[in-house]
Amino acid sequence: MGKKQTNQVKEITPMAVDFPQWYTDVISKTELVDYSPVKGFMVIRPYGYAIWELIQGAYDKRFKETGHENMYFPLLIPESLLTKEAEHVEGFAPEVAWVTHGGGKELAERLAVRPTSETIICSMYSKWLNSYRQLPYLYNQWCSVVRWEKTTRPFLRTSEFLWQEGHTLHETPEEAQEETMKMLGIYREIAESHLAMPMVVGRKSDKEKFAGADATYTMEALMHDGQALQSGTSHNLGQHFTKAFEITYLDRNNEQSFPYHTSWGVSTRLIGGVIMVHGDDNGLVLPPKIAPIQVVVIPVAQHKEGVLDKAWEISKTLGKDFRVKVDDVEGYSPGWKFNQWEMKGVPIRLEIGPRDIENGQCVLARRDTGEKIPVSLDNVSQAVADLLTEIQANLFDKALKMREEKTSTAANIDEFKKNITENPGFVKAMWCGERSCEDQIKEDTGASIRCIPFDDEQEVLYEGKCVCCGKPAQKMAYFARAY
RNA sequence: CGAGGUGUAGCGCAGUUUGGUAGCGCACAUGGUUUGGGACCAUGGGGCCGGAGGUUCGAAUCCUCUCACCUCGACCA
Repeated sequence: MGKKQTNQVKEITPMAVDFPQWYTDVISKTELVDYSPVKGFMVIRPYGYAIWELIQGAYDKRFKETGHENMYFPLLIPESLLTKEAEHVEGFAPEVAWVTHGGGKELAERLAVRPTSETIICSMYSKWLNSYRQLPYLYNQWCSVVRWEKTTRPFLRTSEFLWQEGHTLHETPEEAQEETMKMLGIYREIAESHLAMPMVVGRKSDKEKFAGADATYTMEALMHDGQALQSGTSHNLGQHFTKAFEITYLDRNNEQSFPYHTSWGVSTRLIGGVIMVHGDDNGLVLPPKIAPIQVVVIPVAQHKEGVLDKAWEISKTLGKDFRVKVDDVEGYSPGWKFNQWEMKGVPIRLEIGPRDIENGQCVLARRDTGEKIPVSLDNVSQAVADLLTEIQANLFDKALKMREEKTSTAANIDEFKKNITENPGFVKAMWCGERSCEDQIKEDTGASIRCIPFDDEQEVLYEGKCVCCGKPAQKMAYFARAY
């Protein structure tokens, strides 16, 4: 049959046709996730979970290097605890799942499935903390939380998601602020070095901040469709919770004091970010540092003498330094395998066939560019190492370039609307700080304030006039439509 | 909560108007020929037609009731 060969993966809807459909196709066809019997809850399949473990490992290492220890708190929180901090309850109440029965009997007090653990952790901290000598408290937990969401999408917004939540206590507001910023920095560092996702960082507006925080800081990434994704947040909680939970200790002056409190989290949402930042019409493109398989070896004409042996030999050599898989499944053509592993985002495909063996070489194919490179078998480890480094860097550069192309500035609302429609992405604009302007912009454009950058990345645009009301504005903010 | 839609094999669907043996494509299994960008032939397994009740000699198909999911709106952030 004269079937036309294309480089297109058939099962995946092209991005330009329907981006949400592209996303759904990619995550299901690559077997990252599946839908569970309970609406809004997803099953993370082995390939997806392997990515999470690599992300988790990178962050966990940095948390420990900066003095944090892991712990674990219960899934269920008594209602009386959840309601102790007023702003917090108000923020989370609508999306809490409740346990009302246990052992067949109705409970005297209903129990919340944790939407986040500030309250139960603080209730325990109040028992444990007595003296300034015990501070700072630097603890973290890896767990899942439940927030009853109305509309869900795998990884981006699900009713249950996996995350980590750090909860620290400090003697002074300065130390708490320093911790808050330090963790935001670590979030950004790993996101950029491992996930190859360039981040914009800054403070959230009061409207967007965490329920019960003094200040919320965030890192935001830009997706292929021009929408922003809040990718990690770090909160300075001040004394809101420590006072509500009566966490007191004897300070250096022999007086009872309330410590200062931070919390910070990243979640499986990061995986959604990786997919939407790096992916293309052929499927996933995984950065080497978080790719469960970094090199897939495809034997060509594997029934022929010596081919499989050579494939396994190469795999054994590379396996010392990299995550390698040999796809020796019978009954599928090499072309089918090429497409399959491309769809799954494996950074390097290594082809080895009779012709190569004769020439003492193999072929490396890059997922990010499609380029095929013949490499001598003597030198394959070094070539793979170099290529993985190059791919990792290239993905970051490409993502940064995409973000820059999708970032514009606006002097007034009309220009803002025009930009966000014609070239969806970040809009940098001056903001007077008034909630009314923030609301107006959201109503007119669908965009919210993603963050207000720190001083070192602040700019004065258009003589410092607010993009909405035209009054003098102190700060420039990043606006975007968001997930 | 309102409007509309869909439930048939693991997935995607046809069949329902006009009641009459449960179908197709993909996937899966077996054998053979293939193997450098999604090969082909042959054979085979797989179904309480979302659930309950009714009409009928006979129901995936008609009627009633229910459940689930999807889209849009409302609500909510």
